[in-house]
Amino acid sequence: MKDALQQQFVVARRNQILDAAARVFAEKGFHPTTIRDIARAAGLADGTIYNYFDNKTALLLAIFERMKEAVQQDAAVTLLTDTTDVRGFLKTYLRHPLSILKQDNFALFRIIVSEMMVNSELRTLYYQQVLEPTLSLMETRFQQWADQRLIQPTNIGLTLRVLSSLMLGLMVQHVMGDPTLEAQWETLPDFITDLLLDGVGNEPS
Amino acid sequence: MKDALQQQFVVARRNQILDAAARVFAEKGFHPTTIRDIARAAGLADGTIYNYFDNKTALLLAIFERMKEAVQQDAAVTLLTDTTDVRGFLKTYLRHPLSILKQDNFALFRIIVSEMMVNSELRTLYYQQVLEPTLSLMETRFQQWADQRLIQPTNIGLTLRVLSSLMLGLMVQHVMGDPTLEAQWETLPDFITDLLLDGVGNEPS
Amino acid sequence: MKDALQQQFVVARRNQILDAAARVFAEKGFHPTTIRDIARAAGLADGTIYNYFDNKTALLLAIFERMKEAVQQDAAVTLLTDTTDVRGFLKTYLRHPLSILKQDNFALFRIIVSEMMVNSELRTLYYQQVLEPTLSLMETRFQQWADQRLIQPTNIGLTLRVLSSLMLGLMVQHVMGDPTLEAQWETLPDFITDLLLDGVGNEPS
Amino acid sequence: MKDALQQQFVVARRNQILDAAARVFAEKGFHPTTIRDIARAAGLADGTIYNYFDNKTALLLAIFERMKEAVQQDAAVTLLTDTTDVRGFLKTYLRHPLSILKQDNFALFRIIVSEMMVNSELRTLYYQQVLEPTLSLMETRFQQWADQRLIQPTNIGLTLRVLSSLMLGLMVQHVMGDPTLEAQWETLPDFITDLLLDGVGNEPS
DNA sequence: TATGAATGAGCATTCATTCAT
DNA sequence: TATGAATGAATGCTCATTCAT
Repeated sequence: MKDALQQQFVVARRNQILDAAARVFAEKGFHPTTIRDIARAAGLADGTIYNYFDNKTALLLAIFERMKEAVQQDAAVTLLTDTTDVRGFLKTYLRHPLSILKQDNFALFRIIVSEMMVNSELRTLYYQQVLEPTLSLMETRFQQWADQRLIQPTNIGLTLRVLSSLMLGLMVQHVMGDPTLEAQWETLPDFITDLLLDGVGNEPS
Repeated sequence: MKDALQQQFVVARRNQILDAAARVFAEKGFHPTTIRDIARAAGLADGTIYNYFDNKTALLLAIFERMKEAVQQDAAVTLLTDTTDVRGFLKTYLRHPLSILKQDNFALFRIIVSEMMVNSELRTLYYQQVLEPTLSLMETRFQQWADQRLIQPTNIGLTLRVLSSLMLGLMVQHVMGDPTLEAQWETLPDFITDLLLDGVGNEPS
Repeated sequence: MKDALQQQFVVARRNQILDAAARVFAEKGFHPTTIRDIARAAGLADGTIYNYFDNKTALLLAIFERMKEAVQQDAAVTLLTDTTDVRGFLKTYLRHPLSILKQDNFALFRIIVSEMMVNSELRTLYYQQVLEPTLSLMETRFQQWADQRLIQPTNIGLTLRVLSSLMLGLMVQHVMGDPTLEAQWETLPDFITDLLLDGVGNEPS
Repeated sequence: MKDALQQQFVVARRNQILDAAARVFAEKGFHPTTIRDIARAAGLADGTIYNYFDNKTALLLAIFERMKEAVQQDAAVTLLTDTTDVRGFLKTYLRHPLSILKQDNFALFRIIVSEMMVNSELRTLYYQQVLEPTLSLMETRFQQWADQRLIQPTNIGLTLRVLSSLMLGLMVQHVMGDPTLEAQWETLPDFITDLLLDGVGNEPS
């Protein structure tokens, strides 16, 4: 009983702290942000942070975790979709990763990528919990499509790496401030899907 | 006379320092690296670094500049190539950006991307001196191809953003340790070219 | 309740630090003194100093402030004195500024004057909080005396500047090591008063 | 021969350096000024300074020396004056010390006083080479006046300390920015003289 | 559990001075 | 004698983390 309430409270406090941390990280960046900044933003004392998180880095990892879960829950729905409409599926599915950059996440994403490049723990987290599961799931699906001759069966593994890299690259380039991407961000899922399926080359008739 | 020699000497010393800095940055990361680390690695005194560079960040910017110049000189040759062979051109051209990750640059690239996400000066440098010129050059070429009906004329601007994002994304995902990318890195220029031109969809006959 | 205790504690700690700082400043001078010196002298860690003062200069300002308050409280009593006895009043009143150089303040006064010459914040503090109020108070009194024909009414403003400059100059010259001043320091209030009122010229009878 | 020319050259170079140093000290203060600042201002290399002066402090001492000589040469003329006109002599003589604050010396004086408070070498220089000789000279003269009943013979030593302290104090208070002193600076020699000789007290008739 | 004072290691940067040329 | 590159000691200040209350 009491434990359950306790649990609830701990989760709430953790979220309170993470919300504050995400806000401040987004505003000032990871390294320039001090624990005190976060504590103040959360309305807590410095030391309290350490009752819930081991250190500053753990905060970033936890933020990443929350973000990941949100996106995955989002995508889970799409994955139940009808599987014969390749084009339709992709157009829907590709929306999810790109949606990360909506809201306030823009600045936060920068911080996370920045640290990911440099922090192996975060990198592994991304690789093992985001990229690999996604690739694995998609590989199955692409394989099915290939078996059904809905797509060409050439090197599906590499195709998926290209696709995932593309999504990551788009987000990175977007946060770098590319105005063209910014302007046409919403059209990208459709655009990429068509590009991926049809290419831009003109076949000799 | 004397000035020319001086100039030579200054350039040499700068390079000596940048080599050391690149080595240490690659090994320890940007923030964890101290000026003392770099000075030691260069066989110089701390203060000497500041006779050649304004501050720690200036070192990273200069390293980036050197890298950029190397790649651009590399690519310049390709750009003179025959322009009617779309597929051939792309297969050759796409090798250049990917070649950054050869040698020791692997770790260094991580550091630079990490800082680029967070340092607006570096970001602007990349955007204005690397991305924009490249996109602009390519846009002209793609437009010519479109006029010649060698490729489809649909939204060339966005197509190029997708292509450049893809290259960036591949590099980022590679340095994250993806073994599939690592293994097939050399085949990527061809693979991407074919993918871009032909797509993977199976056209109904 | 708790707040009041806290307040008390903070004041005590601040004084502990200021005492240490005053001691070390007096011994080594302002610039040669390091924060570490002060921390050691106070039995605290370096960082703790910064929990109570913004920077090294703030320490000096606070020391000055304490000194100022001590002297002003001292002088306040005298100012209530009977106002018709010009000679008596001056003889008493002039004791206060000179008393600064008693105790350990000797070396400290040097440090403060030194910085005051060079630090506009400290200079303004002295000018606005010490000199101006004093001059203003005295001007009223001198004016009353002049109205009562107790003193000659010629250029009271300048007379007071001369008097205040004299007090300052005496202290400066004293800390420079003049043995005559040192020996007759205690007689100065009387001596100056008589000099100011009577002059040293021999009137032709 | 050659030696004489050499000597000339050395003196010229030293003055060139001291001029530059005085200018920069006055502008930035003693501690904030770097040897490089001075070298640049003198149009020389850093190292060259050290061929003519031992260190930064030596520059300030030399500047002080030059200043002292200028004032003393100035005053020497007055000291030859007729000695029976007490009032006239003082009015003329007191002009000299106050004249130090004319020209650019204003800021430089601050720097020198500041260092004098803190540097015993400079302090001794002032005391032994400026104050003591002056006091000694004046003591003789005052004694003569006292013998001639031109002034009252009471404690001439202390009277002179008061007078010299007053001059010093006036200069210090002036550089602190007192506007009244600034405005009436030129009238001070006369004012002080009359004050010293006559006092401000009203004798009962 | 919350607090926030205390800690002290850590670091970029400056600058007086030296010395080989 | 002039140069100015090299030196490296020196220091104010920050901030993640601890821990007594």
